[in-house]
Amino acid sequence: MIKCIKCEEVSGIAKAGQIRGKQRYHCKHCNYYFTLQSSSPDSNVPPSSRSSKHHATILDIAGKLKISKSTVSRALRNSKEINPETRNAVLKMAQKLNYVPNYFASSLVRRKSYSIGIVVPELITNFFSQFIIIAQKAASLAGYEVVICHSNENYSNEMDVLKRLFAYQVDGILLSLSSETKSLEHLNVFQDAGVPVILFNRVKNRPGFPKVLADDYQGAFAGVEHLIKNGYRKIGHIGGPGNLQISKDRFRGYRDALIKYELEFNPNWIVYYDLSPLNAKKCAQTLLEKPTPPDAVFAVNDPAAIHLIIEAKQRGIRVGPELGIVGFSNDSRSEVIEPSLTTIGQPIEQMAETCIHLLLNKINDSRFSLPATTILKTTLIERCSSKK
Amino acid sequence: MIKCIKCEEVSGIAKAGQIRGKQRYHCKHCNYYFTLQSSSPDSNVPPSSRSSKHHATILDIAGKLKISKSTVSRALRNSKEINPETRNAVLKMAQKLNYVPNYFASSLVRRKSYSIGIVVPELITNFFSQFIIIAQKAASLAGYEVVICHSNENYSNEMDVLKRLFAYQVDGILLSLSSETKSLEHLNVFQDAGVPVILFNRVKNRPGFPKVLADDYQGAFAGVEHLIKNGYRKIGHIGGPGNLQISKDRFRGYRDALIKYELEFNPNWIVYYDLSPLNAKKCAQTLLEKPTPPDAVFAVNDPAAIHLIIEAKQRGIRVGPELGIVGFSNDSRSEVIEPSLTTIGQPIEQMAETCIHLLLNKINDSRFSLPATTILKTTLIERCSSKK
DNA sequence: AACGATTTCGGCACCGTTCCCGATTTGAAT
DNA sequence: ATTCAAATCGGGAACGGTGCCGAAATCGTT
Repeated sequence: MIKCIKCEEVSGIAKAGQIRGKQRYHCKHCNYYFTLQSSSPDSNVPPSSRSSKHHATILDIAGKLKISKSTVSRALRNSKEINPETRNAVLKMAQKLNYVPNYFASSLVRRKSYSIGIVVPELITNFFSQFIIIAQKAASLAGYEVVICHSNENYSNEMDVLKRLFAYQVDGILLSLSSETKSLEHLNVFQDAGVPVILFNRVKNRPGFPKVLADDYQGAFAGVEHLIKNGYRKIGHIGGPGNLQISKDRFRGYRDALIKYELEFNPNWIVYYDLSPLNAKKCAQTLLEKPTPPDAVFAVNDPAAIHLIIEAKQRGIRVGPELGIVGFSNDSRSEVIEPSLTTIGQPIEQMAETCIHLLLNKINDSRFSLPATTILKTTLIERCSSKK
Repeated sequence: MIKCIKCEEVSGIAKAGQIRGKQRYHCKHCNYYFTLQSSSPDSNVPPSSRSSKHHATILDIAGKLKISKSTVSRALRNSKEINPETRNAVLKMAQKLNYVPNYFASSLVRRKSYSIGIVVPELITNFFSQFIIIAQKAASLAGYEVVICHSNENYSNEMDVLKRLFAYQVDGILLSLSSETKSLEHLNVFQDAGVPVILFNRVKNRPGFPKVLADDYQGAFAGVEHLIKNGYRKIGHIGGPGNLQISKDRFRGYRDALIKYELEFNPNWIVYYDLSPLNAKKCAQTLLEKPTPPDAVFAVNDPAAIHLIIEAKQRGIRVGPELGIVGFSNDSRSEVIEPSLTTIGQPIEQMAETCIHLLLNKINDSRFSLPATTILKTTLIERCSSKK
């Protein structure tokens, strides 16, 4: 039987909703609402982490200084319209009280999160890791936080993380598409909300989405040209997923180099790699088991090239003399594998900084018009896998 | 001369602060405040990105449904205390209006950010990349965002990012210390605020900071024991920075294995690696140039071991037969280098999941007591660099 | 039908800032 | 001293939710 904790009546007590999981009661005699105090020993411990200390707010500063919170806010942010003395006093008091501004309150009223989202397809190869490092540094210099997400080369993951980033109200997005992504409709929500999205590296040709990328065509062309100049003639290709622009451009570079030097273009020497680790091995095998295999291969990226080196070595094929190989992206393993892998280096740092600067420009001035495409130079890194 | 835009007087006009960068004026005749409309053509374009569409709020939903916003809030979150019908109606309307909850408003009032910070010293080796991937997945399953920062092995960077994370009001921190970090005082602010911090991998023995790490001692012991069993006798060591627990533990494992098998412990066979890329090469050189070099080396991590392999190969030393090498951490390069590197694999996945689960438990219940130390098993990955 | 028990809802104050509006203080010139 | 321009500040309404309090509506019982 429940007893009213005020008038101590036992009849006329009705349940009235719940509070923080506890049953609430109502006494009709004294018209009083109450919950039963649990008799557990830790009843004085607040259930949530309310125990954490109170953070100093601008109101605390204002109180101590006997000024208004508007003035404090001004002192903390607007350099103008404030007496330098007041300003210093506020700054000193803020320091003294360990004042830390509340991003949530600020972001709520300013409708800006001061954070940008970066979505990458993977973090295994070091291209994206390095990209993130540079991008994060550049962003934080401008006072922006970076939220990093990865799609794991999966379209539905990509949609999920973008949804989360949208809910998080990032001010902009840097996106490198997953190998599965075929449509950009999941980006409409950002377009509608006026949140700028820049595609990088793994892009798609769609109007309205600016792109920052390496010169994949030129890089591939240079890689294949390098093979040709080193005396290889039957040059094959491990291509990437057909829906990625990167695959198409690198393929075009490969093909055009063959055309320029009037070499045989043999579809039998081309296999396609879906970017999954298992598939890399299979691609290498398929290529090497051809009745008349190529004497050189340009691979769409280093993982494919590396697996090709491994497979070739296992079959006793001497990589270099018997099989020239050129990769793309300068993976950390490419320097260490034997023979070391000739590859195309991407301007990661430049790419990351360009992305951030373009994005921040757009964020800070919606009238800023983003260049549709920014293409950055690649460099041929000559190593041993392409020497006869 | 300024003219009042209301009474059109030209005298008695005084400056009165600024608004959004524009000068504000005050007319004493009609007691009216105003700013001058710029005559630029785009004067109707709001300066900030106000042009972005209005996001639907719970108030919009409430208005359409003619119910109160409390009810909407309840329907959206509390499963209890709400009529299923109302709830469904709200959910449907939310869908229809493309309602996205505002994290900032929610976090502001609930004093929780629903995000955790992960601070790692680097992102070049793939240990931390993989850790992040797993951790992020586990966190997002629980509805938490992850903010990733890296210190670049630099103490002052580490302090900076932690300060940023604190201002960001993360609900918890996962931290792997930089190689320079000697004190944990920069974590006091989190302790004071009741924000749990869990150290992982790169830890320090300090009361109050729970740790999650691989069994470095055991892993090192097993690695050295493996070398001994393979016939190596003069076993050297490339140690890590002395202030890291990880270095000490791996060193202890190395030493104790020597002791157990009654082998010579020769300080001349030990060099110390500060984790910087350049230093790795120098360590390898120093070790190989000793008058009586060791016949095997246990390295504190794979980068050191890899550089040792490279240096040894350059000097014509046959790695394996002449020089046994065991690394630690199973870097992606270790499988590919020739000879492939025997190394100690860390339970990355388990470590990441343990970290997240412990942290979330603590966040959700401040009374949850975190285990001071969680140690996870390592595995010896035998490859060719340790075979005679 | 009348009453009490339950469920469900509306109102409102708050979270910590920003920013607009108006007022007050200051300073310089009559 | 008086006047008026300029500099500086205070008050208060948002921002979009959450959750407490009290009340109304609904339900079951006698």
